[in-house]
Amino acid sequence: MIDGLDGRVIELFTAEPRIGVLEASRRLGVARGTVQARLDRLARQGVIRGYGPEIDPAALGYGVTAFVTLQIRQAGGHDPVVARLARVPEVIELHTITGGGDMLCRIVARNNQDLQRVIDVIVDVQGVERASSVISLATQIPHRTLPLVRAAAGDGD
Amino acid sequence: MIDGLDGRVIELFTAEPRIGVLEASRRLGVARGTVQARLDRLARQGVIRGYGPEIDPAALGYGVTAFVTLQIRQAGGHDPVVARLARVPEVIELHTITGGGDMLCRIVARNNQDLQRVIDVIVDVQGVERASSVISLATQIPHRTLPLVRAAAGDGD
DNA sequence: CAGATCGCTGGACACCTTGTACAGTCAGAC
DNA sequence: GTCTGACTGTACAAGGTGTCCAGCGATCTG
Repeated sequence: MIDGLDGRVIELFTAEPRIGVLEASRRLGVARGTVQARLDRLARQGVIRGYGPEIDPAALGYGVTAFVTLQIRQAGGHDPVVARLARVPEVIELHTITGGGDMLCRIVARNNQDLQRVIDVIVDVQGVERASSVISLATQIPHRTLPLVRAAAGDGD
Repeated sequence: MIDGLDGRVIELFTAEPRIGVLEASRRLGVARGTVQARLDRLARQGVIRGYGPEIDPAALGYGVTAFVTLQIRQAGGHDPVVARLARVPEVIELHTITGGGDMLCRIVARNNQDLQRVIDVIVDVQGVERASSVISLATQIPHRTLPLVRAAAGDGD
């Protein structure tokens, strides 16, 4: 899927996103066209999804993260619930998970009191039967993909 | 914290990360220097953490995502466990959560069989007593922060 | 083996963006 | 009234980007 050079390209752009293709080619010791071709291919394959700015909710004042497991009422299915949860800005991520029609969502709030409000909003969503939440006390490993890239690039994968 | 223009800047760069400051200023109807100043400030405040390429694990062959709740043995504390889990490339994220010394981690695997292997690796980590996992069947809302940005920009926040 | 294909190299070109600076304008604060 | 801060519009040098092309070595194929 990706080779060693792909891995190094991704690694370099992850470490220093602003360097540009030309500087990257110098650092990697390959021609500029090569780096460009690799980036094009990686984007085409969907490996690189985009270069959007990463927003830190904490810096926006949303310092509390929690994971909420939802019990969904069977009747009506998931979709209406998803649509309603999508309208809650504090819902950062939402997954359907294994186990009796449940969902897992990641939410943020300004503080613990605000978290109560957000959870109430979610519980009030039509179709949600129960919600049980765990609060993230600390993020030991922030979202990362680099080791995965290295693993994928390392294997002849 | 951030105002309406900040919100529009973030929104625009999220939608089209490659446009550049000049084009952004044209679209937003403000001077280039203004956009530049806003971006600088947002980066300084930590709101914009960076512009690294977003990697899609699925495109790398890791199509399965799961959330694993870990029971940690009290003796020794979390840190050694964190250090060991950090060495597992499939561990994408790790949080300390509320409730008797537990942790929640997000992992990926190539398929369900591979997931078994990854979970075994995690359970084998010294200090991990038990692991219970839920598999993500579908991602209803992929990680997003835009609504939050809008909410923060909307309030006089 | 000859021929074709593919990816990489290294160079070239026009075009455009960036970084930076500066004077002018305007609104709000003191 | 005056000061401060933010935005505007402009300018300039420096450098990167998109694009194209010829050449080269490795690999595959008949």
